[in-house]
Amino acid sequence: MSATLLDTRRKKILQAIVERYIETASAVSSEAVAKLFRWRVSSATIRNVMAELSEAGFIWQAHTSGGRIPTDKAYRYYIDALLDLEQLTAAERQLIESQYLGRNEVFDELLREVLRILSHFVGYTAIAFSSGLRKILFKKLEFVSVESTKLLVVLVSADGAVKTTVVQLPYQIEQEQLFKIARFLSDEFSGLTLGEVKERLAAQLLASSDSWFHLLRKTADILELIWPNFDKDELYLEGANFIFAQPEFQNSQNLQAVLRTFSEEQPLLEIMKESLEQDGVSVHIGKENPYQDIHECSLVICNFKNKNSNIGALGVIGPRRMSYSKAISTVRYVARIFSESIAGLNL
Amino acid sequence: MSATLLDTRRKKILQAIVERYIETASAVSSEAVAKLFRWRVSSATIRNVMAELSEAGFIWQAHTSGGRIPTDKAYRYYIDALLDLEQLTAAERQLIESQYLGRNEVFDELLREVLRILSHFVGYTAIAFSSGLRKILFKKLEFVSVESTKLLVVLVSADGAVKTTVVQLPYQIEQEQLFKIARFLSDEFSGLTLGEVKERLAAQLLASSDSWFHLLRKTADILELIWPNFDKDELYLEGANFIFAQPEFQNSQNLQAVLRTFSEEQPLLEIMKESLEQDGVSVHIGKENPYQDIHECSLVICNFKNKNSNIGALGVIGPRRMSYSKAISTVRYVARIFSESIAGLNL
DNA sequence: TTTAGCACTTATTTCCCGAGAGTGCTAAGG
DNA sequence: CCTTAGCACTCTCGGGAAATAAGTGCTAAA
Repeated sequence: MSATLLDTRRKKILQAIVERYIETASAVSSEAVAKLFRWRVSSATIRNVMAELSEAGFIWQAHTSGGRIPTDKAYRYYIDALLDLEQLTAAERQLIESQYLGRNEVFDELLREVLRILSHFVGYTAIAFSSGLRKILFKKLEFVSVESTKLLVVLVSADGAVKTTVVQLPYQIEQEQLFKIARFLSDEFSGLTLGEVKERLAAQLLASSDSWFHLLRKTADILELIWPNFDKDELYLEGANFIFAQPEFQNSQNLQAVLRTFSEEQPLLEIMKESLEQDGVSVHIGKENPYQDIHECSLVICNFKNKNSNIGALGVIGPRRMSYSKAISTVRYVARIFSESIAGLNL
Repeated sequence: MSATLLDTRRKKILQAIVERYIETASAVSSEAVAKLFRWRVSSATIRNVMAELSEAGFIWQAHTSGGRIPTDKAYRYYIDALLDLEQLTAAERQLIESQYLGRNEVFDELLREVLRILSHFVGYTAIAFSSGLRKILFKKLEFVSVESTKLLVVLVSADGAVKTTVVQLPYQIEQEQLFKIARFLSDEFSGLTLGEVKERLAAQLLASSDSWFHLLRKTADILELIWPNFDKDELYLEGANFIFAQPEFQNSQNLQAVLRTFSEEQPLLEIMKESLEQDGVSVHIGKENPYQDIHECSLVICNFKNKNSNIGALGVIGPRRMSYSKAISTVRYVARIFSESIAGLNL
């Protein structure tokens, strides 16, 4: 028997096992499957097939007299080959949108709101990250002087997102100079990514004539100062409590491992970052994740974009035994409406 | 025997029980106490006293052959009457300060940093809240136009704290007008609290002549728009994982209850808000808290201030069986240095 | 190829027992 | 009157033993 190509009957049985396990969280017996098929075949026949599926690594049993439990491989096969991706129904979309007022102008809060809704709708913990501004299209920078050497820097991107930060300058700069710098930047670099802005500025700095040098120098200094504040990837997390409801996390070992990952942030960021490379939903099942602590978890992640470029990702994290069908369709839908509403931020 | 006045021996025994229970997390036997007193009295004598303490509601036992466990009343008595408040040693203060660079200019991040240190130092979850800006001394407001009807509003307080928000205006306002409004506000209201600014503006609006009316109207409109964004109480929480280490939260019922409270936010905010009214550390023991879900927890909270007025509170939340001595002295110290460093934000 | 039947394996539950911990009470001693 | 030794009593905890239940693998027949 080929490992990846299963005949129809085997597919159906595997699917039944996976879905049943997702539903009940306990091992599935041959009898249970036979019942699902309305006894059109006997449990003995199912057992024969199950033995083959075990052989092929799709299912395993915790002990000889235990029922079968899907492996990561089974989930993977289930998602890639068996799952006919249902869309959300109109009613479900309606329900989500009715909760999503989206009349918030601040990116952070909007994202948090979306996650809260997503989390409640699917019943898993929702996570997201928004990437640093390296790839953001620059429109303009403005300065508001707070105190003599303390400066509020306002960055406006081409699509109208606003981000601010406060920096302490090493020396005082006159208001006049700041105006010049701001004007210079928006005249010269509008439309480029922030990364490009930095590069070009460095290039110009080398090639500049004396009269320009001073201004360029200061501009570069300031950019260097504010750069780390703008280029941070940020993690968002809502509905951590949903993880408690899952039976696999009643065991406090497992629970602690997951919660540790939540607070460490870095692992989740790494995983979600991958989603920036491609459009659409990606699923990370159990041990496919490189982090020991979430080997009992699956993630369903989808990028979101602002106009053209991917600027972050959102999704859910739950038990391996996740309701993938609902999770995938919901995450995809939510990512889409979120993309639309941040595109709407720039009116 | 009076309920609140215990003679010296009873005090000493109660203290021994409390401290021992805090240390070991398991019921304290008469023998254990006798040993602590180096057998200067027999365990039988201790038992007699214990029976009285039980009677008076200071201790209880989970079952007949179990040792004694302090009640909330015992902790309360311990804190109010028995605990001689040790200060942190110079070395401990040194340790805290060495980690606390405090070279961050943003209030939020500074607070988070402090909580992280506090949390690690005492080994409990650290929480804080910063009150809305109602009570903040106003210095100036500045506007940065983002798009035609989208405005970034920058609020600078008298002590140099900066807060920004983005609002969508119902109609377009010219740059010139915005300048005027900004100037008007800082000329007229600088040094008042934001609450007062609002009141005065309303008063002036009623009494104003026609030529002023237009400007005032618009100012009031904008203020009304940005008000909710500035007047939010915010919860901060660091080191949630420390709660897992405590044996009382190995039971996943208890753990879930606490974590639920963490994510609900409102209960913790309510409790901490009380601390705004008074200076210094307050302790909330177990069932003293009005929220069922944290009946297994104690909180140690201290206000912090910006110049004169209390603008928030910080502290720790841990098991009832908390090391109060260390918690109280550390929370007090950390609140103080935090107050100092935000006072330093306005240089 | 399918299926009924059955022996076999293993987890789960229940019950019991003994060891251990700690108390409350009593009676004796200062 | 206070302290203490001594002891019976209560309750928990851990470890078997036994009964029960779940589910499988195999065999042999249809």
